[in-house]
Amino acid sequence: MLTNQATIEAVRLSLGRLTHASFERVLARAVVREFAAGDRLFDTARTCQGLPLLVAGSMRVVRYSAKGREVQLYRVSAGESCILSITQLLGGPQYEAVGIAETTLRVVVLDTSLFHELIATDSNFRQHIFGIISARIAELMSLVEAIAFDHLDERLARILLAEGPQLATTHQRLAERTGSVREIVGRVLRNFENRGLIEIGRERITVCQAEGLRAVIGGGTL
Amino acid sequence: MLTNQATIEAVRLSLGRLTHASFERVLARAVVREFAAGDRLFDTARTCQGLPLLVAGSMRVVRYSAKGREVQLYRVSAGESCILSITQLLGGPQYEAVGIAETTLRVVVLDTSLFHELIATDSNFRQHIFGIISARIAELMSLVEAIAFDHLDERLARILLAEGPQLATTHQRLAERTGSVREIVGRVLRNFENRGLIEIGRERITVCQAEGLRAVIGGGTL
DNA sequence: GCGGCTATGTAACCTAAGTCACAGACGCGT
DNA sequence: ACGCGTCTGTGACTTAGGTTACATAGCCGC
Repeated sequence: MLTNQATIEAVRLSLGRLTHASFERVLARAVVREFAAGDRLFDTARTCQGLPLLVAGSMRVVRYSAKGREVQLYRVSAGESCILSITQLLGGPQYEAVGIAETTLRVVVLDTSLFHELIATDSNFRQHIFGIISARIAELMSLVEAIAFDHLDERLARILLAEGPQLATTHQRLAERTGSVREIVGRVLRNFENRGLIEIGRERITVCQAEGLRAVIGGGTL
Repeated sequence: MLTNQATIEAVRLSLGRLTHASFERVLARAVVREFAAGDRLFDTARTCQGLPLLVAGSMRVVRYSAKGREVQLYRVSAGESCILSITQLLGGPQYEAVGIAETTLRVVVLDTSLFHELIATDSNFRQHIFGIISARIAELMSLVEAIAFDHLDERLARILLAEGPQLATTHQRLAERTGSVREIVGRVLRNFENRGLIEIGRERITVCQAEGLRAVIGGGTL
């Protein structure tokens, strides 16, 4: 049962337009959970029960290779919800991925049966879920494309541009996101810095010339 | 309006258990279309209108890079249906991919409004669509993983094993499927042949030692 | 059985990226 | 201010794979 007003508002925002009845049911039965940065929301062992709605914070879902490297499949930010959970709920095949809190995380969980009820009865909810699914699928296809064709510098440039002029992250983290390794990310970033496109500090990257980065994406380093 | 009995049966199979009413509606309003091998069902220009159910044949959905290379995002075989179309219908973002018939193709198309009606009224249909979506998402994630981590020999070995002891395809086609180029595929295949794992002929590959290929997948070429 | 088409072989070369093995360097706690 | 853990820089080396630019080789129709 949700009582906190801010949380209720957040849920309202992240569920789209529900019927009044559905929304009451959500408030009555949903459960709030919190996680600290670095916590695993689910992994190979624990599959997530129910549909998690991120109310605050962000998480990333990654897949580990046999040799210990990892790729980030996607991120989930506040207001969104995790597609892997959805496919699990919808009876999809088990897929071994790991969900990790990037920041302190507040999650509202709708249990499985509530989820199915809403899907069956509320067309707005259905629309909402479909929307999430479609967006993610397009995103995954773009990811396939990026990994298959784009060089690391292009992919990093894209991230730097997307994540705004200031980002607080480590080279290691960027390597994980792109399926590469720390040293190479460092090398590419250094190269950007030498060309005056960015500035690098400890856990801090500042974009100086967005234009230049866009050029990297367009034409490659050639 | 569908009349051909074989087609009706095929539709019944590929739609899962529908209510009788839904099924009648499908038969009344669905349209059959046919394509020849190599035809494009949809591409950048023509988005597909309605939900295509493959009744006979198979198609592949690929994405082209700026430099002319391509990756295969997924295949659709008889009894399945195209997830990109589904996401389009569900209001997802436009994604520029191309659907190409691999063989002669018979497709039953449910128009957009019929699709939405069924989604809203028939929970079996909904289940079915959800099932397709979940499966594809898992598949896409596996693809991300494969491209990010697996070497070409592993990926080819997987394809050879999956597609049975005899396959009629060109090196070029395999290159397209894996996002690589013809020469490299040839190189890897010849390597397999030298090790006695397969035999190569014109547009024909025969798997001789499935065991050996499985070893390639497990341990890499190391 | 002769063109012409498509599929394949081949070899030299180039490059992005991964690996290994370090050495600093910064920030924090005590 | 000392030490420790996390982050970062660096360089030498290896490797998978892409590029170029051909030479063949099988197949089909005529």
